[in-house]
Formats: sequence, structure tokens, C-alpha cells
Amino acid sequence: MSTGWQEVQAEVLRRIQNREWPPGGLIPGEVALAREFGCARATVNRALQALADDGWLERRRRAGTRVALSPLRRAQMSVAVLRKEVEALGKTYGHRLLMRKVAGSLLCLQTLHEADGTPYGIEDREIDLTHIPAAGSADFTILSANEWLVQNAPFDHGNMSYMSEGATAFDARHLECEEATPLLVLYRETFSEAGRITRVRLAHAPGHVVRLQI
Amino acid sequence: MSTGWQEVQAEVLRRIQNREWPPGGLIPGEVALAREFGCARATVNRALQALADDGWLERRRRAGTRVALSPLRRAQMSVAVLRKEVEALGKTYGHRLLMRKVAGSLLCLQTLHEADGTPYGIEDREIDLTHIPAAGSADFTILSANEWLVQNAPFDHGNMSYMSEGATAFDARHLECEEATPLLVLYRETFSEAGRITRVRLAHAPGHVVRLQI
DNA sequence: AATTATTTGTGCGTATGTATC
DNA sequence: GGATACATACGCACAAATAAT
Repeated sequence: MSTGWQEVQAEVLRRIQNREWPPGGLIPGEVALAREFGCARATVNRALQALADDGWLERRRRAGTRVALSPLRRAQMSVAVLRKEVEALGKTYGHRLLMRKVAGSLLCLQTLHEADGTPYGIEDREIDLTHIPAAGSADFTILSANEWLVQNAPFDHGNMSYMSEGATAFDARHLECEEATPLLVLYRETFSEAGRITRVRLAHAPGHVVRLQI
Repeated sequence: MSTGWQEVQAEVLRRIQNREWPPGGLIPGEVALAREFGCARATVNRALQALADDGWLERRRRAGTRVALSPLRRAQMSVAVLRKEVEALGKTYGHRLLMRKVAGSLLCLQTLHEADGTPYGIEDREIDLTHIPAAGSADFTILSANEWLVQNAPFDHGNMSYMSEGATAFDARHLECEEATPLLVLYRETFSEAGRITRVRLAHAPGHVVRLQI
């Protein structure tokens, strides 16, 4: 057994997956494992730490390290830059600013996103100009608001929701589908310390799929 | 400045978010930061490592550490155990096995999931008995197939897709909605080394929302 | 209820490896 | 090849949490 923490991690993971160490079971302490693997305790610690971060182990001082009861697997989803999403499909991205108006401190935008010239999604967005004043003078016909904000308005936290909705008349007109066609719709809000930066509703074209690896 | 790696991490993250260290920019080396923070280089290393894991930094030997160009924020989504999902809403979970049949080496199951007695989702699943023979004799009326598999069939990898579909006649009957009502539908496949363990289609009740924090 | 023993958490200093400029 | 910066190892020490007594 060589002495890298990644190798220790791999071996421990193997034992978990092979049920040599069953879910809920206590595994040997760090010193014992270090002895077994012929490495320093810090190396074992690094490996177990990483496995705990990934949800395979649950560690508590004095209580020891247990194999997680339900090794919850997680999928990661990034906050999409639609241009990259489209280009990843091998298609040409385009977008058109359909509407821009200011209502009080809110900048309201409607943008149609296209892939190879066909509608990809229709976006309805509000940006708070008190928090992002630069947005008032940005030219969203060049860089879409979606991409401009990712680059220029770093956020603290936010939330996303996916829902299934029937196409509204507005959706149907721009996505070139029948009204009430089932659409995958994304809502997203992002916040800085000061408050909400932007809120967006993005209705994807019919048949759109959100894929995740787990 | 105290000397914990978490504090170093917090301070570095603050500088990234405040643009004191702009995207794409090179940040000071580990030794310099260790000097500044008055701690060991290993402590700085731990902090930067963690930030790199979270996508804030990109590190390359000899090239130094840079602030990620697009600090892509990621949302995590766990592979749902529906019972926990329902209970997290403060509702009572229930499930009913509607159909069980064996076709060749495939075990086919249909399960209705309920929250407080109302339909939550309708699941259509195939399990490969050659890979998970124990599934053939499991009683899925007690523990749902969803939960049984999470506990008994650890998987290597898999994929999930979310789509928007109109309710089929089958969906509509069990979810107590009109046909063609827009539904959020989840498809998931999981694999072990040997091959595909299970494939599932889960149609959520109308109005279902998938929420993610970012 | 207080004490002790055990286990993980995390720090330090140091040494060496390794990729890359 | 040499210099540089990160990657990761080692051994040690002490802190913090908590199970066991």
C-alpha cells in the first residue's frame, strides 16, 4: 500500500461500497488505519475528511467515524450561462432583447434565447437598479442580461426553482408553440448583502431536458 | 487575525467577493499569505484548497492561484428519498404499490407516493434482477422501492433528467388531475459496475416545485 | 454531576515531490 | 536545467467534543 491520501480514500471507499464496512457501522479509528496503511494519521485524516465531505462518512469527535446510513448521492447543477449551455449542445447561440423598460428602481427585460435560430427559451427579468446601477447603462443587445449579470453582479446567495407550467400566450408566441404546451420553467432569484439583485423567469422551449450526472 | 484555516478561508472569500482580487487575477502565494495571516503555510494551503474545491479558485503548480474567471455557483440536489422529501414538508408520507410484475429479468413496479393522503407522485420503475436479485423477494409494500434501493443497491454512477410533460391517462388517474396537465417528470437511471440497476420515471403531482439553494 | 479517556479537529514546522514557467 | 509554487507527506502537540465511568 503506497501512502497517498487518495489511495487511502480509494481503499476506504471500496470497503464502504463492498459492505465490508456496512452503513451505520463504526470504522476503525484514525490511528489504527494509519498503522494499517503504514502512513501518518494526518494522511488518514485527509482521506476520511474528504469522504465525509462527499457524504460517505459521518464523523464526530470521540464518537468515531461511521459509514453514512443513507449515502446520499448529490448531483451538481451550475447556474447556467445560457450561451454556454447552447454551445455545449454544438449549436449556435443567439439572443434578442424584446423589451426593456424601467419601472421605479426596477429594470425590466424580456429576452429571447435561440439555438441555431430556433427558440431556446424566453426570459422575463427584473434587475434592481439600486443595487446594480451599472445595469441601467449596459447594452443588453450585445451581451445578454443573463451573461452580463453573471460577470458583473456577483451574488451572495440565491435560489432556483423548476416547475412545469402550461405555455402562456406570451410564451407560446415567442417559443412558437401552442398555448398550454407543458414547459419547463425556471425561476431564480439572487441576492447580495444589500438585497435582491435580480429575479428571473425562464420558460424553456417544449421538450427541454435538464440533465444531471450523479 | 486568529489562525484557523476557516478564518483564512473566510477572509480570502471576502476579498474575492469584494473584487479586491478580481476574477482571473493572480493572488499572493501561500508563503506570502501565511506571513500576512501569521500562520503556517499548511493552514493557508488548507483554506485555498477548500476554496478551489468550491470553485472559487483555480490552482496550478508553479502557475499560482487565480480567482476563477466565472465563479460558477453550483446548486446541489440530492437523490431524493421521497419519504424524507415529504416529511421535510411537514406532511405524512404514505405509499401504495399499484403493480408488481416480472418480465424476464426485469422487475416492474408502479408506486403511488402520497403526502397527507393526497397524491404526491406516481412512480414507474424497472429493476434489473440479475444485478439486484434480492429485490425479487423484497416486500415493497412496507419500504417503498425508492427507499429500499437507496439502502440496498449502492450505485456507482447514474443520471437524472427533469422534463415537463402533459399528464398521460395513467398519470391523470392516479394524480387526480386532468389529462395533459403540465407535470414535472423525473427520469433517473443508476448503474453499478455490472450494469444498469434501475430505471425510473416519476411524475410529480401538478404544481410540484424543485427548489435549490445556490 | 463531575472526571477521565478516547477520538477527531486542527495547528505548526519541515521535507520532499512534481508540474510548469 | 533551474527556479518557483503548489501538493502532499511526516511527526508532533494541543484543543474540543463526548462517551464512559
